[in-house]
Formats: sequence, C-alpha cells, structure tokens
Amino acid sequence: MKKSSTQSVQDYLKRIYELTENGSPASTNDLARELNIKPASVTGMIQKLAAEKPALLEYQKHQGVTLTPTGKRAALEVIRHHRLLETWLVQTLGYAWDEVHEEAERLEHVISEDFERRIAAALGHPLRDPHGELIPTADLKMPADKSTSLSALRKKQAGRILCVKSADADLLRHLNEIGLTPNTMIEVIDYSPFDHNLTIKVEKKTYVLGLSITSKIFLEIA
Amino acid sequence: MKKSSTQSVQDYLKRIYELTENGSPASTNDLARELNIKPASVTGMIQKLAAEKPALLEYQKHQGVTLTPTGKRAALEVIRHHRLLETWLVQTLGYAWDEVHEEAERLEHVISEDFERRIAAALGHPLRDPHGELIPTADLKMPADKSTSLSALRKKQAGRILCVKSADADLLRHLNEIGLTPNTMIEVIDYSPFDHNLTIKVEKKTYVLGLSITSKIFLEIA
DNA sequence: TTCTGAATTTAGGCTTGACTAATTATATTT
DNA sequence: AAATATAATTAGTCAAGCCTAAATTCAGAA
Repeated sequence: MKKSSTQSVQDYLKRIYELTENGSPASTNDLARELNIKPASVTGMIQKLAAEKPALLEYQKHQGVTLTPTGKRAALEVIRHHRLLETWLVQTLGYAWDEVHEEAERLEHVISEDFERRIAAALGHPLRDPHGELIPTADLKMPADKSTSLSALRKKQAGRILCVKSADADLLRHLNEIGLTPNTMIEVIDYSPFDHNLTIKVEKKTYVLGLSITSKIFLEIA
Repeated sequence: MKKSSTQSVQDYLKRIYELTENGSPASTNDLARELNIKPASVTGMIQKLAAEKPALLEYQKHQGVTLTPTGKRAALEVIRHHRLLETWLVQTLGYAWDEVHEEAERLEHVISEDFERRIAAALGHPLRDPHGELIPTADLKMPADKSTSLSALRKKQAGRILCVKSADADLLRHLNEIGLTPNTMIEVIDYSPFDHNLTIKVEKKTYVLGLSITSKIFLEIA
C-alpha cells in the first residue's frame, strides 16, 4: 500500500535526492536553502519523516540525512513526474525550456499515475527531459549517467551536450541563444587555469565560459 | 493585484457558484455535502471568506451565502480551469469523458494563467467541455445557457443534446454506451406522468429513462 | 402560539508545517 | 587545548482548516 505524501514531503524528498546524488548526506542547512525554509523547520520535518512507520529518511542528529529505499522510490516518482511534465510542456504546448520549471514544480504533485502513464506513452517513453536530465523509468530506477562535466574538459577535447543542469531561466535563455542546448557538438579551444575559463567552439563561433556555466553543462565525450 | 486563494478556498467558491446558479443563496448544509466537509467547518470558512478585505462572499447568519463579484470572478476562474482541463484531457490524452473529473479537480488549482492560455489556444477556445458544460470565457463571463432539461420535454418533442450534468462516472459510461452524448439527436416517444419516466428514441433505438437521468440531460429543442 | 426537529452556529481541540529565539553541538582557529 | 564561529536542534508560537460536542435559531406542525 502506497500512502501518498503531501506536497511538502514530496518537496523534501526530491531535494534530498538531489543533494545526496554525490553520495554524501544532505545537511540541514543545504536543504533549508534549497527549500526556502528555515533550518529549524527542516530539522522538525526530517525528524518526523525519519520516524515514520516505514521511514523515508535515515537520520542521525547533526549528521545530515539520506533517503531510505522507500524514500528514494518516492523521490524518484516525483522526479519522474517533474521531468515527464517538462518534456511534455515543451513538446505539446510549445513552452521554451526556460519556462517549464515553475509549472512542472506545481503539477508534479497532483498528477495521477494514469496521467503519468499517458504522457509517458504519448511522448514515446523519453529518456531525457528538455534540459537533458535523465527521467527515472516507470519502475523507478534512475538510468546510469555517463556524462562528463564540461568544466572537466581541456584544450582539444570535444563532445556532444547531453544535459544542462540549471533551473535559472535567464541562464537557460542565454544558453539557448548561443546554441548551447542538448545534442549540440562542442569543442574546447582553450583553458585558462587561473579562472577556469574555457574557450569553446560551437557551430563556427567561439565563446569564453566561466566555471559557473561550464560546471552546469554535461557532455558525452567525442 | 489578484491574491491567489488556497485550494480549499477555491473549492468553496466553485461549489458556491454551482449552488447559487439557480439564484438562491447556498445553504451551509448543501455546501457541506458538496464539499464533504462538516457543516460546522463550513460555517467557519464562510465567515472567514465573508470577512476578508475584499469580501468573497455575502453572508448573513442563518441565511446562506452568495458570491460577491470578486468571489464570482475567482469561482469562474477555477471553473474555466476545470473545464478547459477536462476538454484537453479528452482531446489530447485520450481520456474518456467519465475519467476526467478527478484529474481536473486536482489540476485546476495549480495551473498558471500561461498554461490556461496555451491550452485554450491549442483547443481553439472551446465553448463547451466534454460533458457539454459551458466554459467561462477568458474575461471570466459565463456564456448564456439556452438549454432545456430533457425532463421538461413531452411526447413528440425532440432536440439535440447539449450537455450532461453529472460527475458520476458509472452514469456517464452508461450514457456513452447507449449513445446519449452531446450533439446526439433525441426524440421523446412517451411520457409517464406517474413516475416521470420518458421514453426516448436515439438512433433508431428506444430507452425508458427515469427522472434521475432525464433531469441531468440538457438539450437544444429542435 | 407554542413546540419540536432540522439547520446552523459556537466553543474548544487537533494536525500540518511553517516561524523566531534560545540553546547545544560540532568545527575551525589560534 | 581553549576559544570562537558555524551548524543544528530545541522550545514555544502561529495560521489554516478540519473535527466533535454543545448551544442556538428557525420553520413548520399542533
């Protein structure tokens, strides 16, 4: 029996999933920042979720939290909803990739399993969303990610953009304008070890990108 | 500045709109029944909404409630969302008309104005939803309803179905099976004054329908 | 007109999930 | 190793919205 969690709980689980993707527990402060909720409130909620009958979180005071298998499944369900919705807003309603986040953020909590199945089928069970983020499968597994951060590439290396990890609409619009969207080929022309700027070539044009951008772009190396 | 109301408030306004369509105020009890909320709680909410800065409700103790112009606009907004969503679930995701209500009931509270505009445009600014219910216009006016209840027709009268007012999935499925859906032509063959049963002809076949059905079907008289 | 039952309202309580302020742990310096 | 800064937790509040139980008001019947 799957008890449906509240919108708040779903948000917590989703953020914790994201913050623990690197393998380490999520801190109260980081979670609070991501959720726009005060740390004290976050402590309260994680203690509640860790204490539930089938616990959703693993939690030791002052040590941060991780998801239990149950919590992870719930998180992947929400993330699947989110990414399917973003894909679908772009493909069927003509949204731009910088316009979908907010809308999906609200819709993800209210769609039925039936709705999820219908849009997944209508979209042909997509692997990635409009930003290139991997979409958890219907059985709630996250596909393996084989991408490399553009920030790790050096002179002469090249690749194809797989994913742009950002919800910043202004940045996304800018990247779209200069053609840095999934599936585009990129070549690194130069690297500056001092500021970590990368000079890259895209479609005959070159751009110098700072780390705050290159760290958000992920590629399949050519 | 339009302050967005909570989902609860939106539900209250929507139900009050429906209950006051006949011109008389909505009673606490009727509202409680429609909302599946205890009458005492309804009283509390009604008093709160009637006391807000721009009041949403007109309320006198023991006299029931009506919507103020502000409340009516908010109600029509929700109803527009609901009906556009139902239309859109049917037209683009292949839902059947008996499957859309629950889904729309949840989605109606979270879609943006942008989303509303996009689906309205994609659907060609429809006048009616899949049940034939009129969809409030973008400037929040309810189009005039010129339909007549099937229950008011008598022997020899005929018409075209405009609307089926029911959220009962079983009934909707049954009506669909016997072909009683919007746009279908109906002719009254017989009327029984004792039980108010009507014998009608649809596509060469005849059916005897009770008042609980005929009162929910609305037509344009031929 | 008075009575009775249904409808409505009041009173008081509970849960969820947020907040602030104050306290306690942990980490970082010196 | 002590002092301090940062992170996390506790304690106590609050607003929404629901609930039950106990009044109260109204409307129709006697």
